[in-house]
Parts: sequence; C-alpha cells; structure tokens
Amino acid sequence: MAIPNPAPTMKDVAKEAGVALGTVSKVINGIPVGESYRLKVEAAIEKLNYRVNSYAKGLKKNKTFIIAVMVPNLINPFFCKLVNCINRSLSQRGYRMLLCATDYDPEQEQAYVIMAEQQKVDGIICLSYNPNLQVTEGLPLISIDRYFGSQIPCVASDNYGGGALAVRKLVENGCKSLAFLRVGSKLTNEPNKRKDGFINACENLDIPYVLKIIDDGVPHSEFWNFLREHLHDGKLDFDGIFCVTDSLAHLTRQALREMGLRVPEDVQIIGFDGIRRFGDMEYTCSTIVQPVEEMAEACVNMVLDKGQSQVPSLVCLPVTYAYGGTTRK
Amino acid sequence: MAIPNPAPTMKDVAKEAGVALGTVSKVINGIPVGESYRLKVEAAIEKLNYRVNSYAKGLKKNKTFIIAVMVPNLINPFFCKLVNCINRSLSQRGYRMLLCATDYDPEQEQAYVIMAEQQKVDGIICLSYNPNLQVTEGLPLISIDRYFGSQIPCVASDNYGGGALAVRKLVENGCKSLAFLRVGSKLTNEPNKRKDGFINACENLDIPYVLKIIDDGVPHSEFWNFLREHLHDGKLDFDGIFCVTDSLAHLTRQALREMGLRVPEDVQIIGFDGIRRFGDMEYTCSTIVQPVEEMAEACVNMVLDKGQSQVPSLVCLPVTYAYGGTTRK
DNA sequence: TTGTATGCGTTATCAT
DNA sequence: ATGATAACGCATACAA
Repeated sequence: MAIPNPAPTMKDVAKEAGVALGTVSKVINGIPVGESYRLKVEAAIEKLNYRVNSYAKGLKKNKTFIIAVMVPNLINPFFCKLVNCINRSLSQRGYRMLLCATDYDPEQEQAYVIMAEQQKVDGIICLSYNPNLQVTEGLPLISIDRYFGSQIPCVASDNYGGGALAVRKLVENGCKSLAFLRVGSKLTNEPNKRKDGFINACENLDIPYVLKIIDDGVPHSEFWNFLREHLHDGKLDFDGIFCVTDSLAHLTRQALREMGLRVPEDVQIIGFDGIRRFGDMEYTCSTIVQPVEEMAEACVNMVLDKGQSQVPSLVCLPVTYAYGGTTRK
Repeated sequence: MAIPNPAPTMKDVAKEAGVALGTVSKVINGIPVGESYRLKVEAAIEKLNYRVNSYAKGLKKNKTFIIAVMVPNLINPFFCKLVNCINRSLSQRGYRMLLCATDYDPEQEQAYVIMAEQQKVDGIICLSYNPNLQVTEGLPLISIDRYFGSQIPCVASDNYGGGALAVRKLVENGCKSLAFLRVGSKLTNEPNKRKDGFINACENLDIPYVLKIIDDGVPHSEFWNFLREHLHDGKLDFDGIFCVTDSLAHLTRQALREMGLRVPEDVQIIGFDGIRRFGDMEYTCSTIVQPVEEMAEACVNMVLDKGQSQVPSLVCLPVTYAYGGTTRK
C-alpha cells in the first residue's frame, strides 16, 4: 500500500456492513433503522475504527461545536482560572475550545477574530484590550470585562460593588484613612469601576482617601515613591490600602515590608481578583473575589444562546470578600 | 431576505469579480494570475469581506493546522505556563490550538483523543496520566513527562539531573543531612526520576538522607506527622529538604514555620518546577527550574515534523537552579 | 424502512 | 494564463 492509513469513511463502513451510505449516516446520527442493520453498521464501525470527519460534517451543517476563547495570556492566574472554567462549561455542553492568546496586542486580537471567522467557529468569547475590534455581524461574540456597546453582550463581576465592599471591610477593621492604588490600561473598561465604587463608598462613609494611578509602562518604582511621600516619622498617612489587583497588593505588601511597616498591624491591604497560591491553595492576600465560575457559565450560556433568544448587554455578577492575611480579619 | 447573513463563498467572489472560480482560488493561494485579474479578485474579496472556509479547505486538503493540546487543568501554574508556551510556538508557525483539560481523568483523556481524531487535527501534544491511552497510528502524538514506549516521542526536563542538582545546591549551602518529600501519582513517569537523581547524588556525596513518599489522596497531614517524628528538642534530624514540586515546598515551609523552625536558617528547602508568583514575579521558593519554553518548542517541532523525519523517542532538556528565599543563597 | 442523488465550499486536474 | 469540472466526506430530501 502506498498510502499508509487512509482514514475510513462512511462509504467504507457501508461497504463493510453491506448496507447503503444513508443507512450508515442514520445509525451514526441516532435516526431509527432496522435492528439488524444497526448491528451490522455498528460492528463495521467498530471493526474499521471509523470516526466521523467533523470537517465534512461542519461543511454540511454549518456548525462546528467549537468556540474560540481569546485572552491576553495564560501566565496571569486570573486568565488561567477563567479559561479553565470556560473550558469546563463548554466541555459539559459538548463544545470544544480554540484557544487564542493575544499578548495584549490589538493586531493579534484582530487577526484572531479573522482566524475565528475562517475557522467557522460557532462563537467567540473574548477578553480584549483592543478598543475598536472589528467583528462580522452574525458571529456570536461575548466580551468579558469590556463593554463594546449594546450589541455585544459583556460579562463582568460587580467591579463597582467590589470597590465599595473593599472600603467597607477596611473600615470595619478599623481603618480611618484609605488609599487606592491602580496600575494598568486606561481604557474605559469594567474593572475601572473599582475606583468609582471605592470613591463612592469613602464619601458615603466620610472616610478621607487618596488615589494613586499609574499607567502601563510606568515603572513600579512610582508606587514606592508614592508610599514614601506619604510616610512621616515611620507612619503612613493612611492605614488601609485598596489595590486594584492581587498582584499589585503583593507588590505593595513587599514595598511596605521593606519600609519597615507591618501588614496588617500598621497598614491593611485588600486586593482584587481572588488569586490563590498555586491556583488552589490559600488566598495570596485579603481580597475581593471574582466569581469566575459563574462568569464562565454566563459567557458560555450567552454565546451558545445568542441568536436564539435576546441576551442582555451587560451582566454583572456579585463579588465576595475573602480574608487572606493582609487585614485584621 | 430569510437567511440573515449567508457568508460569501468563493463563488460569490468570482461572480462579483467577473472571473472564474479557479482564478479566485489561485489568487487566494498565491498562485500567479494576471495582474488585472488579481486586482479585481482582491477588490471583490474586500468588498464582500470574504473569508476562506477552513472546513471546506480541510476536507479537501486533509490538513487543518490545528493541534490538540491535552493537560490536566489550567489551575496548576506549571500546566498554564506550558500551555502558554506551546500556544505561542504553534501560533508562530501558523497553527492553532484546541485545548483539552482532562482533570486527571483517564476516561476524559481517552474521550479527548477520540474527539481529536474526529476533529482531524494534525497532531496531539499531551500530558497524560492514563497509562494505557489508545491512539490511532498515523496521528502524530507527542507526550510530555510520560514515556509510553519508543513509538511515542516523549519530552521532559532532565528530572534525574534536577534531583541531583538540588542535592548539590543544598550541600554547597552547608546541609549535612537531607530529606526527600514527594506526593503524587505512583505511575512510572519521568518526574519520578527526581527521586533517583536525589538518591544517587546523596550516595555519591556521602550525605545521609531520608525519604517520605505519600500517594495521591493521602491527606497532607501525613507530612506533618513525618516532620514531627523527625523533630527532637526543637531541631530536625535533617537540615535540607528537597520537595518534588514547588507547591509541596510551599506547604512544607508553612508547616515548618508553624513548628517554630526558620527557613532557611534552620532548614533549607529546594522545590521543583520554577513557579513564579502571579506567573511572572519572584520564584515562590528556591527551585529547580524546568525549561518550559524549550520543552514547548521541542513538542511543537516534533509534532509538526513527525512522519517526515525520524524523531527521537525521549528528549530531556536541561534544568537550572534558581534562588527563591528558601536556601541560604 | 432503505437506498440514491445532490450539494456544502474548496482545491486540483484538465482542456482551452 | 484562464475557465470548467470532478472530487473531498457527509447529511438530507426524495424515490423506491
């Protein structure tokens, strides 16, 4: 034989079983056929180790059971957890996942969308930093954390509520004065509402606060400078810090430690995301936990439903507080 | 119109451009055609926003540019980093990745292989815990960390050398007596060689050692018991510990801390994997770093090459030592 | 209930 | 160089 292993086709199965092509197709798709026929076909499938060619099927049915999932990378533990949960949800529904890591590059994001269109995936779930992503109408697309407009459903956690919750927890634990620390994209995305929730809660509770926001690319030493400016006689001007992510909280904690300040005795810190050590151990800091599993479920439900039923344009899911050693409780 | 958005086909493009179907195909595939034709076709493609249907193409060419990647989950940071690197390598070569998370379940692993066969992927890269995985011959498969036999190439880091390196580093840092701690699968996989390397180095250097190995499912309190047994008058019988993973090193460090022992002053610890905080910050402990990027490259090269050239049956890549706070240096 | 024929969107082989 | 046409493997409407 010249060709080593020409994968068997339905035609081969039909010949092997001594039945017609259509009959094989029916057996495979669970359409009732005569018992004796079914057995013969099943035996032939087993014998030849036949596998449906999903490309021929996809071509025919215009449905592929594949969803493209786009995230910046699989280094950040939050993205990992998100992808892990999305994968599970898709898997439970018989869907598969085409993974796209964009490295925060708008060009790559756009290229992946085009790829997904060619690939004829059944939908896209994306966490994009490209403010003007072009997508063909008709291809279901769900966005995470970024609102593109009423036509593109967005799933996010309750960032605003989370910001406020952090303030409440810090105040409950005795803080009298707070700081807000943020680093990252200045795109108007959902996570930026963490700041708004923070400010609103501080003002409602009559708590003095200070904000420090640095953009991407600025060195983290900026935070050190900020902290040092607010350090007088070995004491900070504030006794509680809300960091916009857990990783920033981690950096802040290290900086404070080097400055001789104790966490949580002198300063308390609350982060955001709910990252655990090694993915599933203790929280890395006291934190506002994003409901990742629920977010994944929501994305998957919506991307599969889209086109059938009307879907909301923004879904915000509730966050919770978790103790992780950087607060008094 | 009843149908909302019937994606344009090559036929539509041909009609729009006023040329024949074959000409369009040639333009798309970069086969030379007359300049004026090419321009007309390109204009039509642009106008209709035409995208090649990869299913029709895959059906025709029997090649899909998709590789299935199978790992237990995307919670464990090591798996995440691995998938991240594999994705990048594939992407650079114009391939896409179908992600399969198996949750350590042999049945799911087998199901995913069958799925991959149907999907007509061009190959599989898998980190499997199923000792007797069935794969159709002819479908290129590369295994990570687990040797299935000479027919299935396996990529791993130099686990044996890593175990020995850990011993050398501990001894260089003044350790006189060592312990080896392991938890996990008792399958005969590559990572189990870490123990062999450890033992061999200890015997070569004439260092006394003790082993503690617990299997999956046994509660971690077993380690506590082990450590307590070896604690006499506030001192351990050994002053250096090699843990088989960084996460185990983390647990051990916590346990020692609660027992009033200082790391690294009283006991030094070296882990394995090279996990960093939040994916890209400091190492979580002093550790033997796996060359994840090189492993990913090797897998991708081999899975794409397979069938063309002869590939080795086992590739071991060199590990390095990194300081991470749990050793004196 | 079973078999036959047509078409899905491409590529490739052939005349032109 | 360009255009018509036959496959690729499957599902399905239709005929038997």
